[in-house]
Amino acid sequence: MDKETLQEVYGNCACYRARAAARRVTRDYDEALKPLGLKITQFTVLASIKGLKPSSTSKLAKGLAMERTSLVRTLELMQNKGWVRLGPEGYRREQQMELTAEGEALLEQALPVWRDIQKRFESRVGEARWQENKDWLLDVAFSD
Amino acid sequence: MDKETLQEVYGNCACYRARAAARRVTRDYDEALKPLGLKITQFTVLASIKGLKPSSTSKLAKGLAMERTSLVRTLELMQNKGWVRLGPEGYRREQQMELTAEGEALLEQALPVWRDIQKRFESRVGEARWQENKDWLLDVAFSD
DNA sequence: GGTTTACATGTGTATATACACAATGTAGTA
DNA sequence: TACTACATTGTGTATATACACATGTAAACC
Repeated sequence: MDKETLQEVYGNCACYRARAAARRVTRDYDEALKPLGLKITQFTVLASIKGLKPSSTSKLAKGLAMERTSLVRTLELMQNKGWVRLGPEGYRREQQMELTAEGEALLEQALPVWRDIQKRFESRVGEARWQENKDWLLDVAFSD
Repeated sequence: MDKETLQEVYGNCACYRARAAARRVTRDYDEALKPLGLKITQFTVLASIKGLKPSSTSKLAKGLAMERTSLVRTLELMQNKGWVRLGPEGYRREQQMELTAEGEALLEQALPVWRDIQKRFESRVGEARWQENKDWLLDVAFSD
């Protein structure tokens, strides 16, 4: 195996690059949210439940491009912390979910923190570049 | 909290988008590598050790934009599988690492699989778009 | 009415990620 | 020599991710 071959791999791998970027951004956002005892993944779920009012965990998972079972584990945590409440089973065992008062309050607190770190991110990588590329990231996540 | 506010969050959050993209790409690459019993994260580490010959796990972690302790856990797994060997401690406890014969053989086997899934990824998201954006992902990961 | 099909959920297991903290090794310095 | 500063490593803990498998519910079809 020659050098060029290896260069080809770690100089191009889309998965490595996507993961490295996600790791870095996650560290930055988590650090900003730390004073609230909240992680960015949980913040995303909080905002999605509030905004989307999903009728099942399966649908929420699809909307977030997450594996359903991954989302379930996060929801468990958030229930234990008292931020989220799951409704009774409905059509085909569907379960709606909603934020508790504590969950709503936490989301309110977290919003300005999120705005700040998001702004810092956009400055760091270039606002124009971000506007050009943000939808492409969703393409990467969702396109067939 | 009004709808526009929530739209602002889940319609813009850089961390959500980066993570969603990374999750999707990881699922695709892992599925392709599954017949080899190898995951894309491990493949990346295999190729990096072979190509970079890092003089310490700390330096390898920096090079991959990973938290050092995250890399350590992956290296443990790879040692247990017999793909990687750690050298003796050197200057300030630095440890070099290298692939075993099994590790090298596995990397050889995995290369064509990686090429195939990488090609499929580039087709899916557009090769031109990928060429335009691939370096930006590294910027996101590494820039100050 | 029973079977098939599709959708929803939950659990066991493995891996990935990273913070907090502790321990070890080396160089410089008082 | 003792102390300080710094670099490297390892471990405990928590969370994130997802595959494999099992179970529950309802509609469609025979």
